[in-house]
Amino acid sequence: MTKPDDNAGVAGMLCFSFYSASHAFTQLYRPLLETLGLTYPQYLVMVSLWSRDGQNVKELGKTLFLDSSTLTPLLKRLNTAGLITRTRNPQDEREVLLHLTEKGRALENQNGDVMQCIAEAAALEAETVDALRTTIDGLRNRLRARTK
Amino acid sequence: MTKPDDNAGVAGMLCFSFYSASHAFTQLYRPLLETLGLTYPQYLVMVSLWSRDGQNVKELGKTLFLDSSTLTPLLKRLNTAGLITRTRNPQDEREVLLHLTEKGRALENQNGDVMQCIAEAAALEAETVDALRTTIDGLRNRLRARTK
DNA sequence: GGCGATTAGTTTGTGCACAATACATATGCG
DNA sequence: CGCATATGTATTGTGCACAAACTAATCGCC
Repeated sequence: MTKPDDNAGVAGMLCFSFYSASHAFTQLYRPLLETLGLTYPQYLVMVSLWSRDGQNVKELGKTLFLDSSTLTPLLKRLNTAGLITRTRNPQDEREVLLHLTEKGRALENQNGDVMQCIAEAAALEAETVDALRTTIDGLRNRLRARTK
Repeated sequence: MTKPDDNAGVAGMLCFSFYSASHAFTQLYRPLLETLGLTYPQYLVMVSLWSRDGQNVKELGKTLFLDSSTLTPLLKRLNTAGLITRTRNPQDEREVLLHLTEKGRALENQNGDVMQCIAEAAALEAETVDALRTTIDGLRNRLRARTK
């Protein structure tokens, strides 16, 4: 597996399948999210906040597997765009709490169309998607376990 | 599929599985490739050249799904590192031909160890990997077909 | 209560990724 | 032949991703 020396080049490597598929998703999302004024990583943050508003940067980073040096500038841009607020937690001034603005919350209404476009392009049965997600998430967790 | 509004947040979205798994691969590769002085995208270029030396930027971009604005600076760094040469094709001065140096070719010897580490971490049977690659590459191609 | 250690976030610097633009070489067609 | 068009790279500007170094608040422990 993930073997380049079978003369297939990157085409035979599992990691490259993930690399290229991930980029392909981003590319497909780009024009859809452009109408919402979001990049793909910004969209992931908004999805997280739509699901759980008021979490802090640390928690968000844990669900997205991103650290604060990536999130801080991204969140500042969402803040500038008027989609979220960033306030220190009075109970613990180290934490920055993330809250959706009205505008940020309203954006969720347009999310259904986005998801439908993606689902159509993927052209997979619901059970196939679930099985695939389970397989990939398991792999990701094994890889992460080795990294630390 | 890829549905955030089932209250799972990004965890229920197939695209996020790819996004996070791809990052997990990169993170696992990082310390391994650091000993070779390569980043992960640079490694993909080297793998491609080990498989087919002397190709031009356009062809490389086609196999990696990257355009010249990404590849040009990356190839300059590989050139500076003494791993490849970049020369214009005398037959068509628009093309830049990429050739491995002796040092670049020699690096392939250390690739076996890298691949083994990754394979161990993935902990998947060879047939499972093949099936997964086929599924993912098919999905990627469908997504790309919709993008253009 | 005070002080070293931990924790949450920010900053800085490097390297991808990509849209848009620019530029130079090659090709085709009148 | 000459010029419009197409092709292959390079450049510029924005945003993500991450390591390393820094700041500030909190916690632990005496």
